[in-house]
Amino acid sequence: MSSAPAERNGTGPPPRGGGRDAITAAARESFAERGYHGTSIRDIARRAGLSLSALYYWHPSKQHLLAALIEESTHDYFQRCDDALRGTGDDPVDRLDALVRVTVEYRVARQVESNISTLEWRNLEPENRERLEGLRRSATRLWADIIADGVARGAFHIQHPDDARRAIVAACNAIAQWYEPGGDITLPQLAERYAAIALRIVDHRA
Amino acid sequence: MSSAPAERNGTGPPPRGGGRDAITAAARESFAERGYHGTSIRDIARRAGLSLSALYYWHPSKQHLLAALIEESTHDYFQRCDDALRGTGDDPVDRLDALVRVTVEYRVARQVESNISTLEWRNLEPENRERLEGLRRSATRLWADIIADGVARGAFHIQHPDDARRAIVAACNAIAQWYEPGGDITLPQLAERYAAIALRIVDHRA
DNA sequence: CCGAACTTACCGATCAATCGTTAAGTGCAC
DNA sequence: GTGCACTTAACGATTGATCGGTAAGTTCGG
Repeated sequence: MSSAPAERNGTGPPPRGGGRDAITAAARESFAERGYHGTSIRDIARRAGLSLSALYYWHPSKQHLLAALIEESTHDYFQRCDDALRGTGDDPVDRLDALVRVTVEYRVARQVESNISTLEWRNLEPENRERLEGLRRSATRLWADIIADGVARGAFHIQHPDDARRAIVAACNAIAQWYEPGGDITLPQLAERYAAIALRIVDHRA
Repeated sequence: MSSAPAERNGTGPPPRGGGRDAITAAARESFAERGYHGTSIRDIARRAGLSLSALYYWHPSKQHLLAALIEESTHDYFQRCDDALRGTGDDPVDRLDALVRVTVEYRVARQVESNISTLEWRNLEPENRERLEGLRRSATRLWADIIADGVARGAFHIQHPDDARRAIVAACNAIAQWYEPGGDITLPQLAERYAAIALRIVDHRA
């Protein structure tokens, strides 16, 4: 497969170190496959090749495992959005194009976390959910501001900007649910196509 | 809230009959709120105002409860699609318009079941899932055929019909996740707007 | 260069609580 | 007095979490 200390074959002492990453990866896969409540912490430990207790050595609870996963990937999305929009002028067409592209790329690059975030969001305990709800709202504002600006400047010709925004976001987000990494459609193609779809949704006319 | 024998208030004899409906309704609400694995059959029974075993008198298992729920609402969607398309000519513009409208209406009318179907689909046991997968595929074909016909007839001007289809379906399906029944946007308005969005996605030109 | 003190990274056993499911019994309508 | 619509009580299995223990690795005074 890959790097240094992998592949246990039964002989020799069990490997030390890397437990934290192994557990995080196992949790990610398990949550993605069976969902939060469908996954037991024993599933995760087994998958990581560690004991149940090792999980509690690295993480205080099952809930923390989910929250950390969602939180990290959400912040990653925001970082990507900021980076993309910072390198773009103030033309709403360019900005919408950039935001769609970065969203499509994110849904593919972090497909597993995307699906976990959308499907398991409701299983976050209130404390964790509330902490992230602010981020979610600013994501909505990111889209809404660009679309509103495009309408104001006469680049987009829609009566209902909120519906356009929801349609674009829903279409982009759904990519994580059907995209197959090994398929014959490449990421740049996909980004290109969805950017075009988004511009049609906001009724952009050149 | 509504019909005949509801609202227990502690006094009087326990109500007889209606147990089946009470359990189905309770399961629907519980699955919607906490998800399949997040819901215990004790939650459902408590909500229905019945004992745990009454649930097993009416349904053979928790899994059956979920499968029946999804199956019934999926068939309902197909019935509505058939009815709507039967009353429509062969113009792909009219047919896409009709299919979008019926889908939007369904997502609002059966909002709870819509969300359960999408979120809990993966928790169906293989036997149940396979039985429904055929329906799901024919839904995809319904959309794909209309769009392909529109492209062939020169009504829709898109290069990638699959992406358009996925975008439209994703946008319609997402309605169930954000729509608020008490809100200020009516169902006819919503259907109208989404029909317009869909026609823009397929690049319809009059 | 040594060994005591301490930390890191785990394991096995076990906890009370809850899970889905079942068996056996009860009250009421007809 | 029969059968439908339930109930109470219990089953073994599994759940998330905690316990004390321990083999390695690290630090550091002498």
